[in-house]
Amino acid sequence: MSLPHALITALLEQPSSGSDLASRFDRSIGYFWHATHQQIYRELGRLEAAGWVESLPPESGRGRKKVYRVLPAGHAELQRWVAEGQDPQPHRNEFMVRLRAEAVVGPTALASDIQRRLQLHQQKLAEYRAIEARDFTREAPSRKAQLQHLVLEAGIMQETLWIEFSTKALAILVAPYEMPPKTRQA
Amino acid sequence: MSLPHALITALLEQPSSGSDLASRFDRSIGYFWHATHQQIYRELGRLEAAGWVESLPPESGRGRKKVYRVLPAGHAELQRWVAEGQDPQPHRNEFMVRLRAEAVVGPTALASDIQRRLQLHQQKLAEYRAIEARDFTREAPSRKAQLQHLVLEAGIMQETLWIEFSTKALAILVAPYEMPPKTRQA
DNA sequence: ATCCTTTATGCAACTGGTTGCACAATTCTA
DNA sequence: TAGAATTGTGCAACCAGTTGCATAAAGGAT
Repeated sequence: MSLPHALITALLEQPSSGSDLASRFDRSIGYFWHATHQQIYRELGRLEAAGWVESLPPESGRGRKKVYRVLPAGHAELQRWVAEGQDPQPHRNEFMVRLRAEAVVGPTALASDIQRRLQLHQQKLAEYRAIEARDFTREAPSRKAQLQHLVLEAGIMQETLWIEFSTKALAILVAPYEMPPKTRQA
Repeated sequence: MSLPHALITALLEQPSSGSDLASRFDRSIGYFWHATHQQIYRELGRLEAAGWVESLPPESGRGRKKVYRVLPAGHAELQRWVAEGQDPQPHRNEFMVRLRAEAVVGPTALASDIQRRLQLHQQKLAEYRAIEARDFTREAPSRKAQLQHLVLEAGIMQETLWIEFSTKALAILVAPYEMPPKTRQA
């Protein structure tokens, strides 16, 4: 589970309130780790209880921004966690299950759905490329910038893959349905 | 959530017991949807309660295989589910969080971990290619076979992507660490 | 015959993530 | 200035997935 460490990372880059984090999560780290504001608030509470972050108390009582900042213990914990090795997690992909199911329950209107998904992936790819053009064009980037760029590149590669894959899938699904060979040749 | 539908698909292809399904899941569907035997037994119970599958009762009492078979209602439900559109789910990838963290807490021994992961991905890719060579070499495959092949191809593309990505990551991580430019030029 | 391992099944507790709701303060608008 | 929408915070309930343990039968090994 990486949410706490993703939050510490984000807070190291920039001390923030819960809602700040929620919106920043939809960019950068959020390419690969989505979290709702609920998860974020709950986790911030835990991080504070664990002594990994502290909150600068808000001016007035309720409904006011509460800014969190990483404590040394949190920084140490993040370093420990980064060094700890881990095997690649098996990725769940519901769409593949759907494809396998469609192979069994026969031709359905799945193609139009893939068409729509293809567009979403193209949009996302364009968005990533725009960010890349804006933020990562320096000649000799720092190690930190190189790594951040690398994460964005993973997103680009991923979207490219799904575009290529959707195209392949469409080619099969829109092909006019023919009876299997042994029926056809009768 | 796709487990119930993944199970119905598997049972349509071949009526099976819980343990059969558990082992079959580690192949085919399991490339993209892993499930433990616990999940499978629990879900089979639910599917039966919902009237989507039935179990042929085992010969003797307990500890004996209980084979499940899909009922018409289950087949209909699977068709309904396949047709129902869905947006691509955001994929969680803990490793990207780790990379971003390493960008912030500075050089660690992450490279050796990536080296290891790279090998695992290469193994997996070889395994997929072997399956492909064994099961998908027909000249004019049926629609069903084409779709099943497609799912396997997705796995191949995915592994290829991570191999390429890991290689890029290593190039950055093993580069001798230099101070950022403004410090260097002093 | 008795013990040990393997296969097949299952319960119970826990954890991470999601959903639905709520409430306080601020800002915008009629 | 009163009411509406927006922003920031949070609780509680729920659901999916994981982990640890338990039990029952079958098949070998000694």
